[in-house]
Amino acid sequence: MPVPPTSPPTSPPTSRDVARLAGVSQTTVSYVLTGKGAISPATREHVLKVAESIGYRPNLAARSMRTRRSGRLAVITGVAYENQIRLLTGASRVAHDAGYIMETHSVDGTVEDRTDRVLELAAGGQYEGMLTFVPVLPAALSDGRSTPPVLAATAFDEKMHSAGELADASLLEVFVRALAAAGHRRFVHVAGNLEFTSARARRDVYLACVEQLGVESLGVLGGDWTAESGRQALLGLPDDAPPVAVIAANDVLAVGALRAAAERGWSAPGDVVVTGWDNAQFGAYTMPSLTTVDVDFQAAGRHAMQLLLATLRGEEPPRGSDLQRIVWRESTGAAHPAASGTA
Amino acid sequence: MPVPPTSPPTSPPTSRDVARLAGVSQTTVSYVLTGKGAISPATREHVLKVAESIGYRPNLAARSMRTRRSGRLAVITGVAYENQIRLLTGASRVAHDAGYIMETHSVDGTVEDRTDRVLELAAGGQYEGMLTFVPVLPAALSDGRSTPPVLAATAFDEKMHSAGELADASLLEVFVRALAAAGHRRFVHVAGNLEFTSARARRDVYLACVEQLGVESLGVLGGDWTAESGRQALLGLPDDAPPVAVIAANDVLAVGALRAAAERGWSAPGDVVVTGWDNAQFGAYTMPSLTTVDVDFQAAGRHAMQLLLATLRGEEPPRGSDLQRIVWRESTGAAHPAASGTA
DNA sequence: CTGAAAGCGCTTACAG
DNA sequence: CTGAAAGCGCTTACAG
Repeated sequence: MPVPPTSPPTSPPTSRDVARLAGVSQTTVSYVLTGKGAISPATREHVLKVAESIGYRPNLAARSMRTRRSGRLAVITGVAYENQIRLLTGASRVAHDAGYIMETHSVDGTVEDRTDRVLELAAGGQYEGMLTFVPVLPAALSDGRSTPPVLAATAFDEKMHSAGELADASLLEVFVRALAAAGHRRFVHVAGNLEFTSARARRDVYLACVEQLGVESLGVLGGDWTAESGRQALLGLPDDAPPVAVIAANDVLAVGALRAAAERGWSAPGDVVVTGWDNAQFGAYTMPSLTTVDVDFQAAGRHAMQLLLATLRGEEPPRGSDLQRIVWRESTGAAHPAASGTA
Repeated sequence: MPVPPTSPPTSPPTSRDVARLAGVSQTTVSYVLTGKGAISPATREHVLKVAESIGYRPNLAARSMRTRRSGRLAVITGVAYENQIRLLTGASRVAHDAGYIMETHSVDGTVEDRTDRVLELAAGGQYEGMLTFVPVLPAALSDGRSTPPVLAATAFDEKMHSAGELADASLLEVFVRALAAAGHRRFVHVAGNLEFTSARARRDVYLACVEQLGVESLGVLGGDWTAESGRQALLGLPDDAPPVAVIAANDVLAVGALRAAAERGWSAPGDVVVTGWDNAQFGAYTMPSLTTVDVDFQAAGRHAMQLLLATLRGEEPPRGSDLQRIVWRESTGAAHPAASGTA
């Protein structure tokens, strides 16, 4: 096995080392590695073998400088949102498979703060594209002209109305209808942070649905994603509110609502029925367990990244698949079309 | 204001552009920007002003190629662990403040799979250092010789025994002692995934503590971080187990245990008392609410990154501060030294 | 099918 | 205190 008769193996091998050892030019090595030039199969195989044997890996910085492409994508996330780790995982897989490096930036503060930060990162010129999972102002969403394209994964529905996406709230209508069919005549919505498209969509479906069915609504309460917000919403209801159906924007709000019901001596299900969203793990184990919507966050993350990639390549955006599915549990009592188990 | 009389402003300005406009050499620009050479205040200020005015930003790829430093750090995380978003946020802040770019890689599979992946990333030569929040085999933890240093944030305690770290389980002793003092004579531990140092540490403290106090132990059950595992643990207990104190390795396990108790008709607190860990948001809202340990994950993430940075710089590792604090709630009944509120 | 040469944008001895 | 020059490791017209 030919070993480089050079100086100490201190720095990693370069394409020049490969060329010298393989007895070809650096150009040929480059063509083999990038798969660009027309290289004879024999030469090609030989170069590959030599490269492999000395553990050659292209210097990405050098490549990036020549090609003027960073090969890097930024993903914006925030500290407060628990499900994002799964979104990130999905996005990361897709990005890496496409040959990109994905970096994550956590931003917080007001929506203006976050928008500024995103704008700043976009202007930095280090990224070929950006994806944000936290709400930002439309100003941050470039159309891909001068700055790199910035996509907001929380606003997909506004652009493409595709079913099955993260912010698709249509299953909430199934909740309200099933509950109404089971005899419920009074509803209340505990909303999430309305900066989120998903929170607005759930509220809107709720509002449209109670109106259409002609049932009573005690209003839209809540307004952030905390359990305490869900608790306060129920604590603020009049004493004669029950029987009431609580449509919460997610499971964390729902568990807060459940707690408040117990504190007020209201039974659940019975005086109060509750629905959540997200299928958080604990929801299957509360008393009563929570009826909810299972969301495939990892698939959502993958799809969001596929959308960004399609934008970069000027391709048609791929359609998303169904990411949501209702999980009926104890918190809605007998009110469900097709029963399914608890845990 | 002097505007470059050059060709269309297509590509971003380079240090050469700055030099030309400022009437100095590229060397001077570089010295000003890196703060290295001895440059007169006047020149310095002028260069800075020109650079600012044309929105100059150093090309990181070019800089990286010259300095042979990537300025990049990798952080390894996994899909299954919810608290990691806060760890990542803390780590990310510190890394950016230190001028590094932090990239996150999500790995999963067996511990061997994860170790392989970490090794592979380390060998890639793109990172100056790595930090992992998921367990890997010791083989992956380089000592910083040939490959970049790889630190495992899940194993801190094994190396430095510093109080207040993530895997510090000493507060578990407070739980057991307080419960024993309140009259409890029978305990059981629901362990987490024992690949995690934190899970092992909690189990070890539990074992040492029941032995020392001479109270009965129904054993160490569980073995992963899922609520179902907590539920099964309690479902497997003999009918005459109560009264029993359940020491769960985290809140998710604890909520599963609580659910199982209810399914068996055991009251909580009463027949069963339960402690958790992590202070997950839902824990304050379950019925009964969960006594737990609040962990400052963001501070833990910051500290983990500070440790990596200290290693890179050859400095003394900073000591961690106290990250943990017991939160007494309803699930332990009256058994606590100093009472505190529920929600 | 292959190679010599230029250049991406920076930093850093070295000389003055 | 400042500048001319070399070179980091690649890719890519261009010529053969």
